[in-house]
Amino acid sequence: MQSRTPASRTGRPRSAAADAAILAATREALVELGWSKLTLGDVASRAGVAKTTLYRRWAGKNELVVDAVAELFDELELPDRGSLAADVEGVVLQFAALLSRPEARSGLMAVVAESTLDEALRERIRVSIVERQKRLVHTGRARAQHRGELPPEPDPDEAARTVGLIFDMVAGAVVHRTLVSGQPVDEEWLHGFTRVLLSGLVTAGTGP
Amino acid sequence: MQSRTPASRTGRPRSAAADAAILAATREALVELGWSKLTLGDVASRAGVAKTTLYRRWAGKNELVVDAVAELFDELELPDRGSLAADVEGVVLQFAALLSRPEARSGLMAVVAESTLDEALRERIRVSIVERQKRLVHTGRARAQHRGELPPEPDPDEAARTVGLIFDMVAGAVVHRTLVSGQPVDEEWLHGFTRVLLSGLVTAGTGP
DNA sequence: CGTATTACGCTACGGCTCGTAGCGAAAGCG
DNA sequence: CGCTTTCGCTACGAGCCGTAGCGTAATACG
Repeated sequence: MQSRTPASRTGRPRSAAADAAILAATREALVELGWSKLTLGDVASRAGVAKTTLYRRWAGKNELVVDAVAELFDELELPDRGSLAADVEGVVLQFAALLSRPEARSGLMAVVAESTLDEALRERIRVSIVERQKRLVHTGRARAQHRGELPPEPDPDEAARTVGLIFDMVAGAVVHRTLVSGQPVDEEWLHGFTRVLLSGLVTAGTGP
Repeated sequence: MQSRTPASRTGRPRSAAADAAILAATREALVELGWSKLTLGDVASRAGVAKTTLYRRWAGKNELVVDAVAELFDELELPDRGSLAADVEGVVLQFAALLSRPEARSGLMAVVAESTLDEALRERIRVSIVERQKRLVHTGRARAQHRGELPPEPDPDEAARTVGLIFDMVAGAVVHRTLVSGQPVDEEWLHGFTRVLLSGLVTAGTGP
């Protein structure tokens, strides 16, 4: 999180409950107010803490929202559904469900927008959110290779690049569908996406 | 744009030059300040107009930035490069170049974030930005079908769905790569993406 | 148990931005 | 030349920001 505990052994410790209350209040405020109308004073009163307490832990709105949103991504899992196609559909559905929540929608896009002029914030997003999701792609890919559905990749650099590519294609498509195009990830879109991702545009005319 | 000219024939007409100056000043302020620190008073003084003039034309920051960003997408074109793969790479490169500009990065993501709680803004984005880009997918797809690279699709509904799917996959991947993952669309990524999009994950191991 | 140290809640403050109102001047239209 | 609308300017109350200062609460240490 935000707390750096390098050398502070003595004194009153920071309340962990306050941390949780503040992050929950931030998500609640994101749902009701959105990013631009969210004020730190409002978050503080929702959480039942003083505004100064909030400023002691986070530098500003950006950092606070990144942490509040990052917690949401801990819920993502990748159960083994038996095939690559089923695994892809599973993770897409989970990600789409996550992005259907207003706190994720407005929070995620807002901090990404802010990160364009803030290198530290971009790094914070990369560590807290991006890398946290990539592990799903890693395990799914490893499973598919173990099943023989995907060829093994001996070169670790090439493997990392491929994982990044797949991650951007899957997460990017879902994000763009739900947030930019503003349409739901229904079953029809889900199957179409999986078919194109696995078989490609050329070979996937109208499907099986 | 924002101007509704249903019935106003008499009186002093609005300055078209002021419109252009305001939108240009908005993009300039987006580059230097980003979304959150951009103030309408600053935009007004950059554009050389009074703040009140700005408020007479746009309801607020959101609507202004949507219009300012939408103009950027007019630059996108789709020259015929002879093959589907080349056309895809061409449009991806153009889109990536657009997203490398700070005014597009911060502006686009910010208004998308704001649109999660604002239905009117979402519709404005859909009309001004999303549909404006889909035409590229339409023409590219029609070209590929004419070349025989893609099978024809007689059902117009199914064709529209496919265009939407491809659009979300292409634009989404580029957006996610550049803004969320925060890495450049270099030649290696470009070729990998095109290969997976056209041939699929399964058939595209490490191929040519 | 007492003391040092840190976190906490509260209040108050200057500074900035917002969005609007009111005014006189300017610019087209008939 | 009048009518109408836009324009630039100034001013205003309201709200939020981020910080300072203070007294109090909670823990670690001796």
